[in-house]
Amino acid sequence: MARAARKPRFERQLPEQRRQALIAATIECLKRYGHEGLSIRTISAQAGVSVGLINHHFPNKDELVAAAYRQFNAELVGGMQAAVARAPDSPEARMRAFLEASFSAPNLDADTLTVWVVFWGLYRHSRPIQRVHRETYQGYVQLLRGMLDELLAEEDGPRGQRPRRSGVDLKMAAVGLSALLDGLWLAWCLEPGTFRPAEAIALCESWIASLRRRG
Amino acid sequence: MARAARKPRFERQLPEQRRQALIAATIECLKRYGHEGLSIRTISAQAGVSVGLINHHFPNKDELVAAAYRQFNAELVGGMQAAVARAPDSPEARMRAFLEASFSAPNLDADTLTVWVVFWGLYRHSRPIQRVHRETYQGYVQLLRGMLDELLAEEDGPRGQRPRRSGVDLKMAAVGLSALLDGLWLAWCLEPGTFRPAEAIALCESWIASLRRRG
DNA sequence: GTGGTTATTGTACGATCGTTCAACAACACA
DNA sequence: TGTGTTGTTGAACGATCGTACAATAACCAC
Repeated sequence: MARAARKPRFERQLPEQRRQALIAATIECLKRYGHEGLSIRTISAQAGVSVGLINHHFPNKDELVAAAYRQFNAELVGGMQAAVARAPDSPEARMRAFLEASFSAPNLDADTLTVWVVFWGLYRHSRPIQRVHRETYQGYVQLLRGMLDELLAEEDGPRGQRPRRSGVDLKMAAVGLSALLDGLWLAWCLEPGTFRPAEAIALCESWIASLRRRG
Repeated sequence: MARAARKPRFERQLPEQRRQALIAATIECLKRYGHEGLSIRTISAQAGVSVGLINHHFPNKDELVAAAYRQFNAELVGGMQAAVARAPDSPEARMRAFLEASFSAPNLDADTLTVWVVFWGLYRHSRPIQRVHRETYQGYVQLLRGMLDELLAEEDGPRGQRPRRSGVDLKMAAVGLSALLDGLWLAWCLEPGTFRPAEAIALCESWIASLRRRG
């Protein structure tokens, strides 16, 4: 009898590949179902594996969620950094690229907000989430801070030898820009019809312009 | 034998009082434990009643949570409205009172953010939450919009007969102020040490000032 | 082929979830 | 003091949760 080409019931994968697939499934479940998507059974079904596999690749659910948080953050922040790196080599162009990346997909997306909110909700009571937050968020802060610095250094001449003026105002101006960014992003995700992304960018740029005038 | 003064095992209360107590317990649990505090047993323990009582006063858990959301919103928005009403009768003073209420307790509080985040997480998938959100949030929006209107009407003379100039910019300026408010509030709650509430108020007022210059 | 490694499966377990409901008791009123 | 109303209790139910673990089988090395 000719041997039937038996299809394997499952495919073994390298641990790193499987881990990535499970992390991707976790994020996908969060996008679709929010906090209720954070169950071992929902995630394993999304990944197309059995319930037991997750605990083979992750010590427990918290660590899987933290890994998903790291991946989610890294993708967004990495996308921003890449957009800035692709931009023409002037502080203005780099800042413009940053703003355009901030106010376009995948950043500007209701699903992204959904995922964010779930992680925020976990933040205060989950140590792994706090740890990942510290690891990744400072990358974003440094990116924004660095761009502001080089943008304002222009006022100080070729190499910024002179000390910066009015340090307090400058710090608060940066705080304000960051808040304006977050607030506009939040408002758009909650109610996309209210204004267009280009209008949000214009608001941020006019803030920066007033910043440079006073800088 | 002298009759011992038997203490009642529990006290009956009017349905409305008990409902309020259960709602208050729900909010308290959310402040303390976040999303994990949203369980019938946690809430009933916090309220000092048995598990069964909640379903006697509320048809199900979702309705209790929605009622808690309504109460939570009403308290915050009501506090803002009251602060504005207490202020001297000038648009500037009213706006200042609004900002001061925005950047002080109970609004400016990490626990408040915790509760907010949980409700946000429920928003997309819970009809009752969406309904309550529409009911209460527009009260806040109208308050802010009304104050901006009367503040900018001054530029147009005694009774604002003249049509407003540059409507698009004005709409976006209001959007920007709202975003700045929310973003600063969020940033302070997440990291209270970064700046002082008075500095946030100053940022908002300088935004309004630039708004009036261009208005 | 054969054997060994280990990724994968799926059942089982104890805990906790929201909800139900019959029994109880507090309080008002006759 | 007796009686009716109903706010309240607490056990019980089925569902679902995260995790553990023995059995299975895919795939590689030889």
